Amino acid sequence: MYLKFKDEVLSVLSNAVAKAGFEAEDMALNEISEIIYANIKIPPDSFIEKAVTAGPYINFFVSRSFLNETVLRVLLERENFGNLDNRGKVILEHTSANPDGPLHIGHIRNSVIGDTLARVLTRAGYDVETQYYINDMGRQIAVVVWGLENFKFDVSKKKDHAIAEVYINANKNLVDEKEHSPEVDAIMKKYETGDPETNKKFKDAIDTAMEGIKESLRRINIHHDKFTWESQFVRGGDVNKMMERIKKLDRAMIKDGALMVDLNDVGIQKSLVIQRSDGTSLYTTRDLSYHEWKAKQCDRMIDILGADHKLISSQLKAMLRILGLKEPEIVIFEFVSLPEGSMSTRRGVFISADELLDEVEKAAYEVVAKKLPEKDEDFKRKVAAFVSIGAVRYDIIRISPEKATTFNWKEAVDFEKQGAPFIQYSHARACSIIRKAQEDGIAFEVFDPNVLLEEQEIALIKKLSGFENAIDIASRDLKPNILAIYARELADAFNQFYRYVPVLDAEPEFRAARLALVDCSRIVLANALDTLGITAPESM
RNA sequence: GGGCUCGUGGCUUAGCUUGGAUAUAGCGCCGGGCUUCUAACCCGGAUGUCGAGGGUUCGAAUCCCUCCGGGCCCGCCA
Repeated sequence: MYLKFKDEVLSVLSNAVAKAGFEAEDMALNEISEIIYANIKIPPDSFIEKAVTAGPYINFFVSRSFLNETVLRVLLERENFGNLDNRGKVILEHTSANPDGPLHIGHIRNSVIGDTLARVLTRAGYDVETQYYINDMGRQIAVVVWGLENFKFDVSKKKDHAIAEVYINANKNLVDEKEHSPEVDAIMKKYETGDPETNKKFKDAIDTAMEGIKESLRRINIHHDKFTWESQFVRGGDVNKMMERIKKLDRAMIKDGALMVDLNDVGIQKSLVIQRSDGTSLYTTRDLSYHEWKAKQCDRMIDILGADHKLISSQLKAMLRILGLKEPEIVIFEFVSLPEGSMSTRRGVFISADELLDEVEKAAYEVVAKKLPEKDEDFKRKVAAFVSIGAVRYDIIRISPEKATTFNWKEAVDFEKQGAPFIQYSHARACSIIRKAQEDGIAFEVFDPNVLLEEQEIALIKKLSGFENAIDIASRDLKPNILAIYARELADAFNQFYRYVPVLDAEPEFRAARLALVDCSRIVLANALDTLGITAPESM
């Protein structure tokens, strides 16, 4: 029963003092520790009950009043427990996959990281707006538009998948018969000039693909507040203004008719092309305008980007800094590859998010049917749905974004590991106890938290108290996996309590306090799951 | 070739920013636990040169250097 102050002021202080003291006076760490210890004065009624020396360490123990306060606060704050008081508007951009096919398992790593961070930041107090940036001016969309005129659009398929089929066919054809390439160039040029007929074709193609993409996102509890089209910055003149502005910089240069900037002095060897020799803009130029536009509307900008954007995003940041504009905070996640190599929509080599969800849901259904054979069909389907979505989201978010992963079907459909279902199950257990208590008319509004003295009870309360800290760290460092780990540890603590401490069969005074603790667990498990975008079921 | 990044038991992984107590947890493996609130659970055990080597330090998984291995990037593409 001890609280580690590793991350807290006290231990940092004692450690620092100990180190400084050692260097200055050549004393042993243990002696320093003793001196500090001798001078510790704990005020009565504080959240620290006592301090104990252990060699070079000083351990502080939490007090009863801290534990009691935690329980009472959770019951008082309910679904708001864990909310922090940060302020400000955040625009968080995530997913932003090109609308040339369905989301694949690499894209949803972006989506899940982005959506979880949006939820974490919201809980941390920020006003969060999520955006999907639609790259409608790239060549790949022109290929889709050209493809729609030359290949069959399979109406029997989900729309984004049908678009992908057209896109793949078009690419194959463009490689085989090079003479069609100018047709695509012509489409691109027409779109850039704003030809109404071409505009409509692009809008139809993109809307079609986006309809399917949004459907997939909705399935995993993800929604975007705003969809921003890249072309609006070209049409609105922002991109031209940006190019004119950059032209005036000392570091700007014209090489073979193209406008470039030198970024050597900021550690980037590659010079950045801002404007093509034909006067048109590039992706990065439009991205500069997009960020300038976003910056005006918020206090913090956060972009979730794949590892292939590392160079381009550092160029973007450097450029914004040079222009005196606000820079985004960028969360880079590494690639999800297939055992046979990296994925490519263009080549048709990918596993779609839909396919993954279908397979995982199928596997989940089999597990449910085996574990709960007496339940009706509707129940089994519902459970399979939220368990599979939870499992997919949890499996993605538990891994640090900077870790590259290789997709594995066997692991993807494995429910035996301690993932989301484990946490959901713990929540359902807690709900079950509360439900039974209500059915039996057992009240627990009045209770004495001082009777919660069992080792498992104290461990559980301490774990409950850590939720705010988890939100704080996850939101500050933009590390959503912190929360995934916390949720699992909380479920772990609850299950140990559940196993060792009887609730409904306990003596009335213990029963009331323990029911309150179960209620606390239920609340915080639900809050943690909600922040992870995972359903907290009342039964499963 | 240059830049960035990752390397922790058989597998997956936490910790690394800010050096400190027996290196976190899961899967798998071995053994135990359902007449008791949902066993998708709980308990115990085995398994580690923290990629390698050097350096800094009283002390290194953590900081610095070199090397090895994997990934990503290096286009008037996005």
